[in-house]
Amino acid sequence: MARPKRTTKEKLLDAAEKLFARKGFHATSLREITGEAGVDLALVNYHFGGKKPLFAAILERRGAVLNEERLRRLTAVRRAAAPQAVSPEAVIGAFFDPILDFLDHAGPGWHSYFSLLAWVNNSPEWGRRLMSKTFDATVREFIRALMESLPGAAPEDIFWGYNFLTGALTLSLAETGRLDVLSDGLCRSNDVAALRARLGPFVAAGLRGLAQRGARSGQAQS
Amino acid sequence: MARPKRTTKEKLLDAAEKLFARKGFHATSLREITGEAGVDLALVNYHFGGKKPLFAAILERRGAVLNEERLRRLTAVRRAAAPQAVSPEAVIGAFFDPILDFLDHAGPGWHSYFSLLAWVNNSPEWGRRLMSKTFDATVREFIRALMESLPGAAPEDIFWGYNFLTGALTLSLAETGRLDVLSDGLCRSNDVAALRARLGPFVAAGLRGLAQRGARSGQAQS
DNA sequence: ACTAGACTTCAACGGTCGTTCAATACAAGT
DNA sequence: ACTTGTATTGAACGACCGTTGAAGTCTAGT
Repeated sequence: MARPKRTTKEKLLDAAEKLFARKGFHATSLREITGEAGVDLALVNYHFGGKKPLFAAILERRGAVLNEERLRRLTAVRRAAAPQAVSPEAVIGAFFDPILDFLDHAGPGWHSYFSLLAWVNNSPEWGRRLMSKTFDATVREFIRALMESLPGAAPEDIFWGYNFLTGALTLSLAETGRLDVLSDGLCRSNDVAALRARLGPFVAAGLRGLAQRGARSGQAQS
Repeated sequence: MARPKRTTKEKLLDAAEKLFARKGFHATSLREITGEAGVDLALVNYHFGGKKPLFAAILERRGAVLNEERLRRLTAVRRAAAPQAVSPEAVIGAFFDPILDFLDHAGPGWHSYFSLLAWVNNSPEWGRRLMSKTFDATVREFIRALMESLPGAAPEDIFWGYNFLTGALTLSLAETGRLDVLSDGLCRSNDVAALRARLGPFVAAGLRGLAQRGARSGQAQS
């Protein structure tokens, strides 16, 4: 192998990431995970302390990388636009592009990771606390940037707009295959290029529409 | 009680709907469900034949009602606009409003049902087949209507646009509470009026933006 | 060579799961 | 009153779950 080696921890993280993404948390057993990873069952508890901590570790591993890259791009587009305010399209790009780039160029682990993120984002259980813990700081920074890029919009519209934005992203990353069925094969859920070409324009137009609606109905902030 | 009675089947459907929506399929046991419903454990298998068929029955029960109401409104807006083509806003309204109206005026069961829908929509497992079986026919009708309302748009843009649309809806129905946290209480996930005021404008603007993008890049259909 | 510590293996624990089945209760038809 | 079919009960089944602990292996440091 080209790589020097893969530690037991990494093997477990990779296998669990893949299986959790495919079947969810409760439907995946530790025996499946350790079987896929080729290690002993007890090693999950030795290295991570249990099933839930393993899940948390998966979320954090690539979450930290994603946050860093997102913030890096956000400051980049801000500097490029200075001293003028950055455009909503640029902010949205800084938010989406790291995901799309990782899907394009990085390994298949990122694919599983984003499917997993889509799963936990809509999971009604404890997973959301992990979600907040990992991503809230970065997300708040992006919401702030969106407000700056759309100074006419009410804060409520930005918050709700972010909600819609992340919902559209989430369902796309889940790759449900629904799109393939409904379009009779014309579109494919895993077509990153097609997603890249449309997701940004869609949500940018949506946010601008929301901002206009707020201004038109005269409920803009004082 | 005002209602004449509730059959065992209905008690089970209601209890399971509530618990599945809150914790997901695998994390909810039949013993919890029958306990909540106040009936014997074995009755699930007697009346429905198992846990999965129970889940399917939940999906179908209100799904049929929702489909009927959606199609009713779609034909209404089509007739109101005839002989001209219906606007995308009207199509989107016929798609969203039944959900929002049920949330407003119908019982709490609908609330659980839509949370459950959000859950199964992003569930990477067998649930999606049920989803397709229940909703695909109606959804195809709405996609056709969207194409008519945006004649300049490429079919691919409509399909992807529907994907984003339903993603935004799905995350909103899931009521993750994320919105409440991120906005420091300014917005509330369960504020149906706030959602109603923003979801339609957002996705309508997004779809129009997608259509313009397609036309601008010259890849519209011949 | 020996020891200390990190890592791995193996077998088993108690608990909960979905499902089954024989026995019982109930309601309606005759 | 008796029969028939539907509905309900209670107890139990085998399977699988996450977790644990004791024993074994491997790797450095001295």
